[in-house]
Amino acid sequence: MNFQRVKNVRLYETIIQQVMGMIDKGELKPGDKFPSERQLIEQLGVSRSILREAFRVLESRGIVESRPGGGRYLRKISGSSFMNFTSMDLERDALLDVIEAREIIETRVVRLAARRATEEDIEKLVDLDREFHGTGTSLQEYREKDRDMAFHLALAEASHNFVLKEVVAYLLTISKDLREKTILDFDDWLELCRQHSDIVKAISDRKEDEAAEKMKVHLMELRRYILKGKKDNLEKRGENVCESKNTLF
Amino acid sequence: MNFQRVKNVRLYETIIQQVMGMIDKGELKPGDKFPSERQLIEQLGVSRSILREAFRVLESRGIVESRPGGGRYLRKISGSSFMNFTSMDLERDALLDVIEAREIIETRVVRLAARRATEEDIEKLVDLDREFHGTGTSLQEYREKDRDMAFHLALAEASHNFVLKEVVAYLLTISKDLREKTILDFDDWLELCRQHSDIVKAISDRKEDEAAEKMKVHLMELRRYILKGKKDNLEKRGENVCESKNTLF
DNA sequence: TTTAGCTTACTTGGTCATCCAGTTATACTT
DNA sequence: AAGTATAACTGGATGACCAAGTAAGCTAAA
Repeated sequence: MNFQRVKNVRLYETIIQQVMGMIDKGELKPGDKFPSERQLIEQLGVSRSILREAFRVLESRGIVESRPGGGRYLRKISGSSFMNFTSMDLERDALLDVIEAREIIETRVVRLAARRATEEDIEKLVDLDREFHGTGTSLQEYREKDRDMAFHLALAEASHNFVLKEVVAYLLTISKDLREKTILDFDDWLELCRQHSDIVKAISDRKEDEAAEKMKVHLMELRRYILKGKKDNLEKRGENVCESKNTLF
Repeated sequence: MNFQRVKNVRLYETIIQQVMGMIDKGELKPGDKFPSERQLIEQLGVSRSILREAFRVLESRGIVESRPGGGRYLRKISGSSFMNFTSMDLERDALLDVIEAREIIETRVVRLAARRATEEDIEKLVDLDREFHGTGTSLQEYREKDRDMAFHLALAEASHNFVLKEVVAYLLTISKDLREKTILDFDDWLELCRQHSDIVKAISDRKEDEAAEKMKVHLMELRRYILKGKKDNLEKRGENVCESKNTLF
């Protein structure tokens, strides 16, 4: 006799779902302006607080931008605007912002690490890297245990700058949140993990240019895989159903 | 002459940072129960709506579980976001870490801004800069209203990367916290503000190399002044209880 | 002793009215 | 026709309010 806990649905969650659904149906296009709060609470039949809770979440995911006094806007998708986009594409696009930030910061972090890493730092990096190559650890396990995150965090630690460490930690949590929705291919993931060794080696050799270069290709690959997922998604989706009528809510 | 406040940073974000910081510091362990809303709004000094917005985001990220009538609980140790240093007594050396991070990040932010800034972005930057040169605005006023912070935040905004914007906001709040411990000379500070114009000009001319260079010297100067102030401060200490109101980065 | 039912205090969920500050568009002045 | 007040927006934030769920403690009946 296995009873399940009754799911308690919050109003703000249903609003998020509704917005996402509208994006998928093409009723909302990138760059579009949302109706004002006062209009929306009327159309959705919720209070202003609840509406704002929903938009806070959307905002923290980079899907919506709030301009005080100026309204709320759906994320403008970068590059060529696709006729065909889903809420997933939007999240992926937001993920590219994170990758861009990581390219900027982590390439420099790794330079600092090459200069400042202590023997213990390097030892830890080697250990973390070995955990991947090691016999006992399955990829599944590696992935579940956030080994990738631990590795990049250890790099940041080796930079011996507490601010950078905090920033990297933030970027990692964000990219983890978003990455869970963008499933990477098995082989891609394998390749990415392999590149960690190059970075560790460059750092232990104190070659900062090389370390920066390796980190750069590492993150460029990550970006490439993410974009590939986007393309796959487009191909999979048969005929386009994009007759985006502008019926906002 | 209408003044604009620096309010670009949202209250709910700072709460998230603070909670994440507590997780990092081990003050909150998985399974722990949070204080009730009414207690927290008192401790944090915010309204209930803001608190709930923060927890909604935490909830949507799977970090916190809200049980109606039963309280809020920490779910997993995903942790590692920005720490909150407001009440922390940081060594002055920590300030150099902040500057180092800003050099790394803001020089690149400014490059992106030079590439991506819209006409409105540039207009806003020009306005913010003009407020310093303008006749009507006294230096005192400029200081009190955190114009410097607003300027750097506007730069981050012009990079059109929402992650970088948040990172810069974080760096600026740390700088703000720390600046109370550092006395900047009047002329030094004047010079720093003047350099803002160079940055704006480079961006509006779309010369990203120049923009990066100007930002670099800007932050190098800041570091130099801080080190000087450190020496001054060390000499002065003992009688003076730091009338450090007149400091601004 | 056990157990069902009730009370009570405390929790989160949700609404509302109100104010603030910044944006935008209108209309009036020069 | 350009410039400038002004009025009507926008989101940001607050505090009071009610509803509903939870949990603990008490009581009374089995």
